[in-house]
Amino acid sequence: MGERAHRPTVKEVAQRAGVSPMTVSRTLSGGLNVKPDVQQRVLAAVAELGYHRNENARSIRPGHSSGLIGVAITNIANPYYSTFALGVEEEVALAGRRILLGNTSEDVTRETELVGDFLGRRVDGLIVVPAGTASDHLAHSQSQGVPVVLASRRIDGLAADSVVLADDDGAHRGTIALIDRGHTRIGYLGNSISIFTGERRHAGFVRALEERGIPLDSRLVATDQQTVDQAREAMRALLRAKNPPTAVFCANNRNAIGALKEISTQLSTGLRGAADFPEIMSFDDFELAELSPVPISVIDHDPRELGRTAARLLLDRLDGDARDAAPRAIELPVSLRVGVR
Amino acid sequence: MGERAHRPTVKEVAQRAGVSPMTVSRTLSGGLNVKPDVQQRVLAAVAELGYHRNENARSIRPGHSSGLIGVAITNIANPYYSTFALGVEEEVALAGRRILLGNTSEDVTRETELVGDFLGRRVDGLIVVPAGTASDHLAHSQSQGVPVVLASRRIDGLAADSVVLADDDGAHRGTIALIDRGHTRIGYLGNSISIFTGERRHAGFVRALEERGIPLDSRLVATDQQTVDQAREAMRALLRAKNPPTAVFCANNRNAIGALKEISTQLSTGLRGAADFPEIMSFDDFELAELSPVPISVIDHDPRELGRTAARLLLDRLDGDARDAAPRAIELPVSLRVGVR
DNA sequence: CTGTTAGCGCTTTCAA
DNA sequence: TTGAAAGCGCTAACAG
Repeated sequence: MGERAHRPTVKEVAQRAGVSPMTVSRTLSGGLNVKPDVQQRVLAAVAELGYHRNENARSIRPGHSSGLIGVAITNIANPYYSTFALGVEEEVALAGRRILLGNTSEDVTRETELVGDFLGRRVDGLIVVPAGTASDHLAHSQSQGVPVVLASRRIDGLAADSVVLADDDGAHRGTIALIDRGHTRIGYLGNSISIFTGERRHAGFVRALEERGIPLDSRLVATDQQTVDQAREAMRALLRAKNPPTAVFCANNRNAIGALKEISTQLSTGLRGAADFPEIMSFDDFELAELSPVPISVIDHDPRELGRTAARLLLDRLDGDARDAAPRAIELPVSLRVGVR
Repeated sequence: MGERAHRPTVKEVAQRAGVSPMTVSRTLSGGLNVKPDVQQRVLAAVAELGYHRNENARSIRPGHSSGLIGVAITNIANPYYSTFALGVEEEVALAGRRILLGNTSEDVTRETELVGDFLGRRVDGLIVVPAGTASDHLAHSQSQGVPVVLASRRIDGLAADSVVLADDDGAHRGTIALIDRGHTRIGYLGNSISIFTGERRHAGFVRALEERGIPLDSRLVATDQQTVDQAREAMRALLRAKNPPTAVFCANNRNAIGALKEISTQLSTGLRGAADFPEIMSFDDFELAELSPVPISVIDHDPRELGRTAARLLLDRLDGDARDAAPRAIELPVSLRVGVR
């Protein structure tokens, strides 16, 4: 297996076709100024040898690029981010490019290493869901002519293109909807306030309460759940409170899913009925939300489109006419779907 | 932004440190035979210039490799595959390598293009969830010394390492469990029989029925659903049957989720109760399975471990002592969890 | 229309 | 311990 570990080169193709390497190169680059019959011979040799141009060798030549886009994501196993990655891949593939994917696990150190590695591999650009607020590594990338697009989260002080969701607006509308449904004790489950989306969604939530003159009860607010299990535990605590919430705002799918799991578990004891549990508002739609035992509403958006948009911002800057444009900040709208169940 | 689009080279670092490029190279490769104080100067210059070794240039030198692993997946947005990808990424990163990710959308043509592109980028190896039974492009990769690991699905006639799940055994045990629970009319929702997993899971299902002397009613078998929506429609058809099944075996998460969505929709009309719907057996666990309105059991396994195993098979062949080993076929066990809900 | 030369960034000789 | 030369695979630029 893999005994004959040989990768043919231009020279060998040239020899086999009885031409010079340049003729091979020209043929493979469109065949300009190469006689048709010669092209035939070259292509035949290519096929026979199973030749593939060495893109790495090509990319070191002046003017050529690697055709690689570095993508750093915090958690590829989260459906939100994997769908995002799909969008990026699709759009980037249309431009004949490929993605180098790295998972940061919300770890800035890892993100920094990853970016360094990507630069070493001469990526044409970077699409990053930043794990924190550190931006030196990204500014550094830009300073070397490798543009950066931030997705889902922005970083203060970094002049880079970005696509994010209408976090504040969505959270605000979702919370208002809960209030309009008569709730005054509303819990909050979210990711850390130190994270861009966490901060903005929390702000939208708080703003809605203030507008409606509902006092914020900090005992009903939990903001450091990154995983479903953590969210579940936080939900358990909320439900144990002396005066538990009648509705819970969940700032992302991890938290909404954790909340539902906890409700489901408690329901299965049979001690209480579904009506005894708070209804849910989830920022992020997710599969099977409609199976919720309690009423659930969703602040919906399209992570795939988020990925496509991020890719387009980058490609425009690379190939299009946005090369020297000022940083563009896009905010994708979200839509509120009340009573998914 | 990106005005000063300059990537420093060894030469510039060398100049700045007052040494030759070779000394820089040596320093960066561990510093063997370079005086400590000279190393200091070099590293200082590297830091000041923000230099990153050009991996593409390095990789064209004899003996050097790209450190890239090509990963071709059928649908990265499917949580099963995205978790698989996470496992691959993690394991590969431990070996200092990076993944080039491509989505095939179950399209063999796209897969072939992708593999060609990967070879052009001089990947060290390939991890593929094959979209079909075509193997020429993969055999070709092997013939050029680029090993291939098949994941989740094998290809007849291709001598390559592989990790798959115990599809037949899992489906068999799941079906037997349904029969033991008293079911004799069991529906089947699956992906195409022409797909490796589809064929094997279907076979396990059929085998169980045969063993227990239950006749196979082909009107209860639907095997071409690739998406949740298709699965939903197929489920609707099953439920409309004159003599509908009392249990449905779902060969993967797409089909199980589609089935549950359909049940959920029909329940919401209030015309029938949960007891009127078949119980579910799902090959693949998935988030919120426990919210199912009908009893559900799960044939569980670990896609992340599948990814890790695929990566390890490949790395062993690249770096380890499996370089010339015969193809290794691993089958990961699955576990049956009856009555998740 | 085709080939020769030169050099991209790097590192393995080989010499000092 | 350091450097000079040479060449990896490829393709602009310049002949012819």
